[in-house]
Amino acid sequence: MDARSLPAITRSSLVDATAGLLRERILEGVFPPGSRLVEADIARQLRTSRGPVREALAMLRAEGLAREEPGRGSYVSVLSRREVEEIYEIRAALESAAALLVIERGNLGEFATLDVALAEMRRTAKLGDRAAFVNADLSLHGELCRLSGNERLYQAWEAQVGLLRALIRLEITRLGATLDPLIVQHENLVAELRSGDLERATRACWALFRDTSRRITEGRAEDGVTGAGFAGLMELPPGR
Amino acid sequence: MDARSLPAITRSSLVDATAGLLRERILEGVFPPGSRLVEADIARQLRTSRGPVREALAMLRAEGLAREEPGRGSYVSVLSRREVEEIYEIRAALESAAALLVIERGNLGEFATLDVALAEMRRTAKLGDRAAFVNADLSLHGELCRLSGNERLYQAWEAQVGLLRALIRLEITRLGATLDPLIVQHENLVAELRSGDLERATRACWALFRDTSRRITEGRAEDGVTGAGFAGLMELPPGR
DNA sequence: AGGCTGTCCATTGTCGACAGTCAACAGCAA
DNA sequence: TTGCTGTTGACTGTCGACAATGGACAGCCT
Repeated sequence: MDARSLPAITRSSLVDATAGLLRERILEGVFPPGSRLVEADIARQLRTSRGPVREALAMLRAEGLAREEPGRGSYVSVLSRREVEEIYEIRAALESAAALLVIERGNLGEFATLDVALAEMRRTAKLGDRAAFVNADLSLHGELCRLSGNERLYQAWEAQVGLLRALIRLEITRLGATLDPLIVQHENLVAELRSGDLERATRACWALFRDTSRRITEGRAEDGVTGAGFAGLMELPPGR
Repeated sequence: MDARSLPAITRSSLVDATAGLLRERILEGVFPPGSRLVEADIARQLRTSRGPVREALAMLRAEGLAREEPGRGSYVSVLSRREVEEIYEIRAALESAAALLVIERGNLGEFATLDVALAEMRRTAKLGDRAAFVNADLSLHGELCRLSGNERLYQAWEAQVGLLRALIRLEITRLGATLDPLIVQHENLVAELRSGDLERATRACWALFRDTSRRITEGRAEDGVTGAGFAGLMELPPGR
């Protein structure tokens, strides 16, 4: 057989497929925040057994998209303001560390790959393609983490993508008509990273995430005290 | 029944118990790095079925204590130098963020709780009780993360405790007779945190973790290239 | 009525069995 | 001998069934 043939097909296990599907459904709003994820129901619908579903749910819980009430089962996460803040603080921790690692390495030219994502953000914003915009936003941050050269750091970031996708959508919804503030903010971040000044880069990271989390959590009456919190995931009519 | 009675017994599920046991065994060296963790064997020994064992193994993998070769099964992690570096970079990211959060809040007095751990480190070092010393070390860092006020950050740190415990032991082994360098290092860290200067605190964090990871990875010929890497976990004769 | 206890139902926790895979080995052809 | 192909075990992947649990509700006692 030819040396450079067939692109290594990976037999996606049932659990991966299940996790992917559930993730999708949750982000689509088919499973609204707070709704229960009953193992047997899901298994029946997917025509699998509960085993793979169980493991898939464990994955979603690890990602923060679902929660578990021990003995009661899993349900779609409902995030409180505080939790959203916490998530963004962790992002700030990871991404500012990534910035530090790149800057410390001394090759600021590497940040050039971030421009690609920036351009994509501008392009999709102009087109009004919000789904693509979310992807561009995510890819900018993902790229930064990848640039860190720390595989584990990148994986830690990647594990949050599902949650982040939902949160960015929410942020966009809050923003309303124009996405410009987001673009400006990211342009500024990249510029600060390029300065090569550690302190400025760190500050820029934290500032961006502080702003973002504020934007998302602002203007919702519900709070953690009520136990209800607010939906960290898009609210759509429960389909199916 | 009296209001303040019975201390809320939690029915530790089989999977938690299994995970705990395996974690212990791995750290004890009963399962040496690289050894396979066969579901059926473990289930038979624990007199449970493979289901809970499977989930326990998933937990260990999430913690970094075990790895999976899809379709082949799980085995005890063997860390390469680079991976140890990566782990410590992530610790630096998390803990310097924790420091930032505390300092930003402005109440430097909170760092006082770290003194307790420091004192414990000194005490146990003098006694030569290395197991207790490891715990004191861990509790200092755990306390810092807890002080951050970010529950998720603390959880992220906690998830690494198993791995860290193994790495600290390894570090101590490398150090040899005296633990003084470690104590001095931590005293210095706490002092820098207390300065309330963000940049100094950050630098101190990164410096400590850089030193630590260097100390651990130094002086081992094996490298990632060989695929073998070196044992991130204590190597003891397979007991039982 | 108010509170406690027993029962029922929906779901999760756990189990044992079978099917599917992978690596290693043996056997055959060149 | 060298390289390819079929076979064999040892495990993991998946399944369907049963046991255990927690919550809700009905009924009883006070």
